[in-house]
Amino acid sequence: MVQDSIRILQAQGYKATKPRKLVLEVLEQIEKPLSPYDIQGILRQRGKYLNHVTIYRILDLLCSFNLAHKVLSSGGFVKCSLDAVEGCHRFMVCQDCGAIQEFADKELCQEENDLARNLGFHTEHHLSEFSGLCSRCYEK
Amino acid sequence: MVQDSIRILQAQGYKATKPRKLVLEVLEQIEKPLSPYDIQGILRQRGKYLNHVTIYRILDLLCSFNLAHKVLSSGGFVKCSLDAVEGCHRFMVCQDCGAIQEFADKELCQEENDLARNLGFHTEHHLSEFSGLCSRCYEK
DNA sequence: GGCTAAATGCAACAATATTGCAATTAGCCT
DNA sequence: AGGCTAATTGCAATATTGTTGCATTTAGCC
Repeated sequence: MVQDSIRILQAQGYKATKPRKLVLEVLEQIEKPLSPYDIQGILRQRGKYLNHVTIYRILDLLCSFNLAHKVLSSGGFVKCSLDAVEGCHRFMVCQDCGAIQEFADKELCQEENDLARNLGFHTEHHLSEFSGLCSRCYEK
Repeated sequence: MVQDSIRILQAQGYKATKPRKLVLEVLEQIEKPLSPYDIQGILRQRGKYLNHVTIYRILDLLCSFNLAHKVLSSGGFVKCSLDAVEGCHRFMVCQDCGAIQEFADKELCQEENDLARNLGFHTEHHLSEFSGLCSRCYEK
């Protein structure tokens, strides 16, 4: 829910503004990675206007609290669908329909850390994105 | 070696041009992710000029044969340091010095595929990048 | 309703990336 | 070695993505 994210921001001293709600709404409704300009376009279709700079700033803010993530393989942003999980947030992006699914797995992170550690590397953060076919598109 | 990459390109019918060798040289000497414009700057310092479009095209070509990779967390390109391994190519990028190390692990890929499969997703490709500290920077 | 800090809009610009077409060059053939 | 031709590169223009400083507006508070 948009309201949940807004409350988290408020708890940190950030205001519950109309632009922030609009961006969160779009991210929540369209579960695919969206660029700031995509978001601007969708809002424009709905008769709303936000400056792209504003959208960039809102996405930065959301990402800084893990309320959204940037999906690097597509460059778009998605609303975070996990809360209070252990392990880094991973994404599965469908090549066909673009739909995105998020998950986390503590053990997998640990294994990755161990593997890296054996190569002398001390991991602090993982980036992990899978591309392939979601179940719906795989059926076809 | 630059020459090895060049031979692979030639085997595919691509020419062994001076610009291709120059880009490969830079990637091989500087083992950090470099943007096309970084590469252009380095070459300029050496008194060589390449148009940035040319560099983009060369990097695209190298990536299409896995002779180079784009590191998405930094947006730069690196020369591939593995050959004929099984499993996707993963990167460990040092937050301090920017140095990059590449590795692959077939079992890790398999585990990732299995995890995704349990969530209904059929993985075709992994993106996996770690950030943290290389051994040298960790000592400090 | 008015006040003030926070947030947004605006304008300009920087960085990154792509396209079409003209000029050049590598590899091949004498 | 010199010429031929397709492949490659350079150039110019443009698209896309992202950032900065400052004026204007607004949310949250009294």
